[in-house]
Amino acid sequence: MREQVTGRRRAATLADVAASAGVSASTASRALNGRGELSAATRAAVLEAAERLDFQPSPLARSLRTRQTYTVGFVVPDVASPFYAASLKGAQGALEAAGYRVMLMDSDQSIEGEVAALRTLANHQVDGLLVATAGVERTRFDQAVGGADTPCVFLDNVLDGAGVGAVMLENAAGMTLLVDHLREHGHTRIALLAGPQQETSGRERLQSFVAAERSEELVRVCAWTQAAGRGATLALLALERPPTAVIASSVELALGCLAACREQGVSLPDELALVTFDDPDFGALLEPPLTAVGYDPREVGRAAAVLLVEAMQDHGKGRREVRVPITLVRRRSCGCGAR
Amino acid sequence: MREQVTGRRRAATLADVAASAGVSASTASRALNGRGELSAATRAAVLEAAERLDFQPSPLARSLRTRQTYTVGFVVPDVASPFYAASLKGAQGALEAAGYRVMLMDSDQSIEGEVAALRTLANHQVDGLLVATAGVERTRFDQAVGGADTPCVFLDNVLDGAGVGAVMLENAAGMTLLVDHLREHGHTRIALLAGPQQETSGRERLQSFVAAERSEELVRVCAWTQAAGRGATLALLALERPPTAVIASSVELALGCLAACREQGVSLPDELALVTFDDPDFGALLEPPLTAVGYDPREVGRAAAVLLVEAMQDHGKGRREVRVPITLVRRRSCGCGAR
DNA sequence: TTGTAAGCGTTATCAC
DNA sequence: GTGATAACGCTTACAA
Repeated sequence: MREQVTGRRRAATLADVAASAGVSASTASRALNGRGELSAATRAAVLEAAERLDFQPSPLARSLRTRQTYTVGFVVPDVASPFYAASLKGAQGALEAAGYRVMLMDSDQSIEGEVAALRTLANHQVDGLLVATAGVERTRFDQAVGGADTPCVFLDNVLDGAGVGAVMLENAAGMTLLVDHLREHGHTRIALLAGPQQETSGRERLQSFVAAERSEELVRVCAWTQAAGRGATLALLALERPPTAVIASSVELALGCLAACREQGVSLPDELALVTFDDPDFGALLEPPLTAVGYDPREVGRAAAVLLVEAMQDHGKGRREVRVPITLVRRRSCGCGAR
Repeated sequence: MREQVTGRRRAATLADVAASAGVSASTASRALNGRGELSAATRAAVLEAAERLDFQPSPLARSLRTRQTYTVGFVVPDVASPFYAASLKGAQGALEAAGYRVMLMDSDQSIEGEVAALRTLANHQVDGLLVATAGVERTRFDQAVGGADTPCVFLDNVLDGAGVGAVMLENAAGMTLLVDHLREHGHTRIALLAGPQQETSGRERLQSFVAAERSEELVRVCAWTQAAGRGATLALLALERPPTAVIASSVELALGCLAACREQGVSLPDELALVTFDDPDFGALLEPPLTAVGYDPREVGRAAAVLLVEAMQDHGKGRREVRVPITLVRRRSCGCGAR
């Protein structure tokens, strides 16, 4: 009743609620958390007081006491990348729905950055971790999170058998779809613009390609950049027997390929067919419209969050892996509907 | 010395350090924080003990006591959008460098979502707020953050004169650049695909356009989507006297315009010139390559973070506004180098 | 059913 | 200079 003097009264505390309801703090706590048995009358009184004072329990104090922060750390190599941004969105939605907050860290593609991020997060006692690793080794990872039992789910770029789960795309199926489609168009000399081999996606896509083609002759490993894709394509085009089709392992690579072709005046899809992993929303507006393997990037974040929440709630169950489905979207760059 | 029995020893606490150094907790605290005068010897002993035990102060306990969390809330309508994702990256970098963590909330373009986010954040006692508002009114905003004095910097979409600062793009200059360039190409019937008028960018861009053209005849207000851009363009094209050039207020709108033109078989830039705000990294690969006003989206996040950090550190200084510069990048869609 | 008291890991105010 | 001691706001044995 006091404290109404000025406009800015400090936020109500549990003690205030208790006092106002005429009970002890512990009783108030129990009433609010629905723990223990207590008379309907007191419970109601407490609830009413809490409502009236607009009581908001302090997460800080609660966490300090319970050792639960209801906060999840999200670590990615680069939030500005469309894929990670979308994953983040998916994860954030699912986590929030489950009552968790997300603390974001960007490792900036560096192992040092990732380790620092993990340490900070562990320090903050996050309840769980969602990480797209930049490539730490297992031991450094464990060390960074403090050998803690903090459950961790990896996404996209996975650390071997670590963590309580992992979410990846159906890389193998996607690559197979791409290769098969090109074959249906009659191609026999297919090149691959592959991604970095330290990364799960880069590795899996290349592996499936090689499994299908039984040759590495036309494989070119690139960084995930437009420039790398352009360079590799230029080299491919200069070959004595150039490929008649190329598969890009990501949009950036495909864009680079497109740029190279434009420079060299090779027309798609007549002189060279192009298909790619990742279906950007401007895919249909490129010239030619891009045939691609598409998927919902948010889904990988969401799925990872779901896995993590389960792990945080009931320990056990063991490690789980989920694959986010992909689909082939046919446009013109592969030769479909061409001529 | 004890506790080494098993691999998992709980993290060292200040008390452990103090004990190990043979001093009291308060002394240890002072040594670690460099507060108060104490003998060089004790300080060294404490530091050594802390190092040896790999002591990491608990942010939770510290925050509870000091009422400072070193955490900043970041609220955006949609993290998956390239612009916000980039802003986030910029902000995150600057904040981390200044010792702050970022807690991310996505309002999902809804006012309700934003209010909920703000409440949660206020509840967590964040030291500051970075928000691209979805459009709350001033009173609800103040109420949500609890009438608190938590400094807030707005970005992109700004709440009138609220908060300690705001960061926006040079919308007026950008629009002027676009209009002038089109005029140089001889255009006199220029249309504008405008953005939502509840949003700062949408509003400012439209205003500058009208200021330059002195007419709203060819202005079409759209949502920030490809579909809206397409629809509006179709309508424009069907006019008795259609425009000879169009300015899109964002990439999505430009993409929609492109799609509409393709459908109708109108060739760019001959039959219609197109220029746009936002220079996507695939801008050069579209057909025709897009002339656009570009800027560094990360910079808006970074600038906002800088403003916020200053506000959090020394209260005062008053409200400040910064504008992130833009530049015109000429490609073919405007008519440059055409024919 | 409810209250008392201890404690989570810090920092701040006092004495000594 | 350094050490008790009391918060910060909450939960949870343990008593009553």
